[in-house]
Amino acid sequence: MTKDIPMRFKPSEFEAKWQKKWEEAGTYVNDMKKSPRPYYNLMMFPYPSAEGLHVGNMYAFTGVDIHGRFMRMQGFDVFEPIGLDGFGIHSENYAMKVGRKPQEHAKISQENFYRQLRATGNGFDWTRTVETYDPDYYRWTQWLFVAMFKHGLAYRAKAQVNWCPGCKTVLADEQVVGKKVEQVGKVDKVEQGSTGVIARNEVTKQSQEKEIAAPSLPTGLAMTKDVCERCSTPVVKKELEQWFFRITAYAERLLQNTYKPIFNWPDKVKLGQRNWIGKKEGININYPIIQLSNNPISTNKYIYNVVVFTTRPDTNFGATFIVVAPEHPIIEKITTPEYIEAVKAYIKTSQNKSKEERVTEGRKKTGVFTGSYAINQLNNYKMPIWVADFVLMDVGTGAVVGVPGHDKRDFEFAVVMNLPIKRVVVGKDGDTSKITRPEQVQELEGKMINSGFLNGLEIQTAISKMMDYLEEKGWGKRVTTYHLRDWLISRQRYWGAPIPMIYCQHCADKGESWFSSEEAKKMSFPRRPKADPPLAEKRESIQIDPRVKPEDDNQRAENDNKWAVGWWPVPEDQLPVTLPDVDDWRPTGTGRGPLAGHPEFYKTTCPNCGGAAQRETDVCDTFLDSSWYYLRYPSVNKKSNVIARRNEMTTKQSQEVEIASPVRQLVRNDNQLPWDPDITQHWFPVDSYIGGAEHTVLHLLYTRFTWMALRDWGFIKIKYQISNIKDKEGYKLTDSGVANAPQNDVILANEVRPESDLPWDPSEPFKRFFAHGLIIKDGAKMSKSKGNVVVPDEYIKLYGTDTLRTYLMFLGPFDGGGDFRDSGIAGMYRWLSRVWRLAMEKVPQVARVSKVPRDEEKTRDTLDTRGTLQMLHKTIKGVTEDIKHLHYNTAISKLMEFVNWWMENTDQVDTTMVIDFLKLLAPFAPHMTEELWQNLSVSRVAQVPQVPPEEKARGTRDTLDTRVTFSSIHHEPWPKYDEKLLVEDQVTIIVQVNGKMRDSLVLSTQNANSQTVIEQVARASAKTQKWLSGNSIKKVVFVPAKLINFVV
RNA sequence: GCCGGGGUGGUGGAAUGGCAGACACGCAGGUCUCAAAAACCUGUGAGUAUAACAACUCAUGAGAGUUCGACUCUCUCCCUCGGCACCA
Repeated sequence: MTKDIPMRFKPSEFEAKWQKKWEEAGTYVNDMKKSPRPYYNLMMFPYPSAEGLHVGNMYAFTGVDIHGRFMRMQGFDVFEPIGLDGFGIHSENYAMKVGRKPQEHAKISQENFYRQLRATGNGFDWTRTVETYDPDYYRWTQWLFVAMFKHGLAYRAKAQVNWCPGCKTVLADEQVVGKKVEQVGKVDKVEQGSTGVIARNEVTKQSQEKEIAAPSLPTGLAMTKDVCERCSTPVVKKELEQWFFRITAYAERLLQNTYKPIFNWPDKVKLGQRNWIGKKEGININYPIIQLSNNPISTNKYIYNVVVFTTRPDTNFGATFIVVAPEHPIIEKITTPEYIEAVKAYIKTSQNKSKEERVTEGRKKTGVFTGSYAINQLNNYKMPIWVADFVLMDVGTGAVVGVPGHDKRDFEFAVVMNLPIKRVVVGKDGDTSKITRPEQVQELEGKMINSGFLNGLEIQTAISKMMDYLEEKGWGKRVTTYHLRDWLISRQRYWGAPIPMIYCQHCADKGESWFSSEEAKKMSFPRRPKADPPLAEKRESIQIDPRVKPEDDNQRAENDNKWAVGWWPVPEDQLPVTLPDVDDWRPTGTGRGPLAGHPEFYKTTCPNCGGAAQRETDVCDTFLDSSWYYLRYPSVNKKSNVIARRNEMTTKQSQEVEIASPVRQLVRNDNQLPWDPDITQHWFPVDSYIGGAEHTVLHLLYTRFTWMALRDWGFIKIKYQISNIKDKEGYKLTDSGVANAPQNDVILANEVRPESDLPWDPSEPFKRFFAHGLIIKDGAKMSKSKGNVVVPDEYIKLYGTDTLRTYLMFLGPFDGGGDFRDSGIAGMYRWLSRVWRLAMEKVPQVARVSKVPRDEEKTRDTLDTRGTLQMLHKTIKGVTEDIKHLHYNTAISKLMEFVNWWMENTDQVDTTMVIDFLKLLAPFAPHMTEELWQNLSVSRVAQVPQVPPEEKARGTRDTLDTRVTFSSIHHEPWPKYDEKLLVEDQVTIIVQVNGKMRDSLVLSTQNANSQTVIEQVARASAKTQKWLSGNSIKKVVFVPAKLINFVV
């Protein structure tokens, strides 16, 4: 070896070079319409936060990229896009902090992020990035809003909403998080970092240290505050008119899909989604109300009734009172004169309390009597109706039936208010005595007593029997309730897509809205899917006489649209409604967005009557932007030089191959959709989606909802690619470790098959979702305010991207995450250096000049390489399996084991083995393996056969990509292993006595299954003898080729 | 309170019924060197024991159970992390 060979591993000398080369050559760019084996490898796009890309982001992206590179080497056309989720409160808050306009900040952070992202060495398709604040993008976000509106899924309603005084905007339920608060003197400190809140929370220095005035609390009582997930400011409730998406209409489908066996998601995330949807099956029971002061009991007449939701009607014989929420509309109707003052006072106090005060103070129950009674028709028991603030208006029907004997909360209330307690359930302990202590409150199990026709039944049986009975009598109706609420879209902020709606007073005066237009009447599909009745409807039902028939679905649909009077969507061809560049963009705190101060923005003309009208001035929630971004990527065409060149090459072919797709017939014009239907049907659903588990209920639920809606409306059609071989990943690894997808799946793809044939669920956007772990630092998520941000840049400068990538993946299992520490990164650098040196020794000095292999490289057969080959093939098998299951840390350790072997047997590892090894390492360390591979195989490149004519005609990747000029290791086929080579000559048999290892025997493989031989050898061994002598053997356990155990 | 994940050397972790601690980090000693760095080699769970080897015992949060055999399966408990929560 002479000195001029770069024996030293210096990543800085080649990493940037390859990044540039890959991008120029389009190594990771596909022909979006024709790639024969599309594989959509999606990762969650980052929001460009204050601190730039940190190692936590890099950890996630690297893990996804390794999967993509692996799949590419399996022969798939891997599409791996990236973009920026740059709209929204988060970016705006940061812009505010640094005193820049959001759009200026966006420009700066975009540049910085994309620079950092390029340095990660990921196989991104840089010709198709998506930025949510790009008018070309949010034009379609607005289009989606309009589509939701036209399909009856977007509506405007007055509601109690979460208001963040810090961010000066409303928040969706999902964006409000609980945080524990301990009392510290007269003020409370919001604990930071104590919960997972911090994981998705960027806390500013100010808010972190801000002391929040708290209600006086009993000393030592901790409580949970509802705070804004962005800034940790406690949220308050405000009554505002807002836009909502009717996600509740999809609650059942969103739930049911998670139970399908092909729903390939982590159990943890599935459960999270199910819990959030929170389906409960119960019954609404009607109780007629009597007012003692006005009506003698004997008349048994009622004007009003109260509806109560319960999941436990079995205990209804034990009901002794009713409690309604202070906001309940029935209160003013039924409160008797002598109680009016007290009730009014109580309601006023509770209105002044925040939710958390009510919750906390509610533990010592308070309440007032209304003077009215409800009749339990089961036993004609007269139940006093109380008002108490532990009952929440937005849960169930806002009224509960008190069964103090069998509900802890009801028990507490009954004790405080001195209400009767009846026992109707006997538990396992057989206690039938009077219930006087909380421990006696039997909630979950037991048999019914004192309950008429239910006596003796187990509670489960009693529940359904009681429901049957109540329905039969017409006293109740089974209902299903969900915890999921409709998605609040409006934000009183600036940095978002303006909500594309127009309000026209003239049309409103005439009672007109878009729903009365010709266009609306032409829409044939139901405008309003059946759904759980929204809150407002539930409240109304409380006052409806049960004898009045409920409205039918059509009637309801019409009623549903009453709110819309005067509202018109911005016509699609006028989108986008551009966000104007204004100076007073900061949030106002008045309950209206900054755009409300700009007549030049909101003054417009009515799309219907042409008269003066006003635009909506609120903007969309960021989660709307990110709910569909993955649909946009494949259809974005940034027209880079590469693409332009390719298009020239392929124009002719694509014209020839053009076929009429069913989607085209449905949609008149591609310009009406955010995507090219041909491309979309080629790439969807997404093959693999990998992202953080912290998005369990937010992003993922919205995304699934959006997909389902778009598909229902016919905007997305999927081409069902049925291959002969299918497993849940849609491909299968053969024994030799190479993907064996049939060549003809392109043809089969034109065949329309029933959905039930599919190995995945087309009603879901992702064939699988995988949640990676979160990298934290010093126990908290990295954030600038915490001063714990670890930026990859320094490490990349010091050790190179490959080292950092491999190091991050070696830290632990990919779904685990963990606390970042850099103590071992130098070790990873040393290991890659070792690989570099060892491989470099195989680069023949002569060959590097003449491109002809040295003779000694041909002499492989003369060396004793069998052991080495076996080692290599074991490694191929292990690494292949591990990467396939995203077990990157163990894959790397197997590569290390091979290198350890290699160090000890340098002369037995030849060039072809080195090349195979480099391919296994390539997904982890893409740059150095490319560099080495180019050096080692430069002579092979010249021999790459020209693309055969028939392939050229098909227009597959080989024609289009840069193979002719540049062949990348990342397009090489994954190494195969030979099962025959894995068979060992010898096996080690463990000898145990009483289950303890006492000896091990090395035997030839042919004897491995013979108990007779092994037992004989084992008994003869001196070590074993020591333990056997003097004992009689009671039993011999033999596991072929593994162990023999003597029981004495 | 309910639901879910987890608890293995000084550290990250490996092993899914069959040799506990793979692979690394760290640490200690050594080779090379005038010296250092780099590189390479050796050792490294705790203990008993030994001049050294050998050998043995104990160890996967605690305790029980199933089994010839348990980090792995079952039960009880403890701790920890995450989610939900006066949800009727």
